[in-house]
Amino acid sequence: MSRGWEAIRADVLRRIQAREWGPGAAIPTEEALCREFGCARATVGRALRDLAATGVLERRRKAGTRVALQPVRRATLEIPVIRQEVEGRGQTYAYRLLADVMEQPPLPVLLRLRLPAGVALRHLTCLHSAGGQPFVYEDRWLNPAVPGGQQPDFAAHGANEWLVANMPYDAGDIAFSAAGAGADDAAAFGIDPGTPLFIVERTTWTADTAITCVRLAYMPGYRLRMTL
Amino acid sequence: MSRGWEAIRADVLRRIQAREWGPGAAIPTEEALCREFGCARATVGRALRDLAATGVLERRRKAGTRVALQPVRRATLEIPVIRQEVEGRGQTYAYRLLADVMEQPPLPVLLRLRLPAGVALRHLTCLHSAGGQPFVYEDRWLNPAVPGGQQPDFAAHGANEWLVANMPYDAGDIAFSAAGAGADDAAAFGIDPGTPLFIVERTTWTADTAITCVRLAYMPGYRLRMTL
DNA sequence: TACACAAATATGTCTGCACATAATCCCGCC
DNA sequence: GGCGGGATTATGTGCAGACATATTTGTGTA
Repeated sequence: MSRGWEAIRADVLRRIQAREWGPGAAIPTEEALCREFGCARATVGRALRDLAATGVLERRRKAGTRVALQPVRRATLEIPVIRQEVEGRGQTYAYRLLADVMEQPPLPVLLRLRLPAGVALRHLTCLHSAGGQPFVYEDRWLNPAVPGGQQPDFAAHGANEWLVANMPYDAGDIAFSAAGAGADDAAAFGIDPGTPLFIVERTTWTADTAITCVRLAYMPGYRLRMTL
Repeated sequence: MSRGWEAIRADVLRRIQAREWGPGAAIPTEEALCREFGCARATVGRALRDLAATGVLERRRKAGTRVALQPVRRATLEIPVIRQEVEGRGQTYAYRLLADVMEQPPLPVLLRLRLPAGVALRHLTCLHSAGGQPFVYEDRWLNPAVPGGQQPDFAAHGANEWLVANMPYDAGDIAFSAAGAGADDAAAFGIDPGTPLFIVERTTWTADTAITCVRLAYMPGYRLRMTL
């Protein structure tokens, strides 16, 4: 065994996987473990905290540390910027703005952004392509009332890239789903309406102000991969 | 400001969002910051380490700490056990085993599990339902050569629940996609073939041994939500 | 000029100690 | 027996100092 808190983490994980400490069972206290490993309590604590963060252990004050009854599989998804995703595949990226108008959004968008009825938002649609083929069709509603004032035109660069570079980010949510291609999607990709598409919907907030609400339709057959 | 390393993390994050420290810029050293905050270096380090873990900062020895040029949005997905997902919605969960046979898997499954041609795997199909309605159609290939010997029958409980409770877990990957319902899917859900479905595919390994490869087809309209 | 090596430096980790905090446990009381 | 409240206890956080490690940077040499 090498050394350090990572070694302790590895050893604890090994014992859990070997069922030495079964699911739901309490493991020794930090004090007992640091006596066993011959290190400071902080070092054991670091290892156990890390295992708790990945869902392997559950810790509670006074109650002690126990093996998670139901090892939650947590996966971290790195949400890609489309340009980088395309270029990471070795394909050439291209971006084309299809429309940029002010209009009243449909009700679902208003609800998601928690805005009153009647307001007009900036409505952008654009197409990201990879190696000449349509890759993602983007349909975005942008709140013009966001701080920072001046909003650029997005003819050259994608709105997302402008946002990540210029807007402080607070919170948001993402949803994945499948949907049949609508008329717009079908036109953008040159496919039949109803073709199953992978859909990503994102809403972004900064301090109670809705920034943007975007729907990304990926090309047919797209797979989003994550590693555990 | 309250106190503790979380307060420091919040303050650093605030300055980044306020563009006090712009993207790509180096921020003061731990030493400088702990002088400013009037705390120990370990405390500042904890805050900065956490921000680095979430992708806001990038840290390198000697080079120092700088604001991530491209703030990677990392989202953590807690992969739900289907039973819990259903019960969490307040619906009654039901599980039904549709088939359980040994057979040779199709080539894509063999490739994903890195198994030689000709081997037979246990092939399970089952249906999870929520509130009496079909919820997920599961198509699973299970390696019978996994250690632990005896494999139970899955008539009563889902294979996934048996696995998480009995198999040590090492690594795996997940992919999300959209696909039109095949004949099996259509029959399971009582829908037309070709209806867009949200598909999750998972492969699980333990120490170079493939355990299982599963395809989950979710009911039409299903949305997988994550929080950033 | 180009390259190898050494000094400088910021982060990474560990120790040992202290106190804070939240549960649980247990004892006494009704 | 049931219940409330304080003692107990394991984890959470903090501090000051030390050494380890990875890079960078500057220097000297071929």
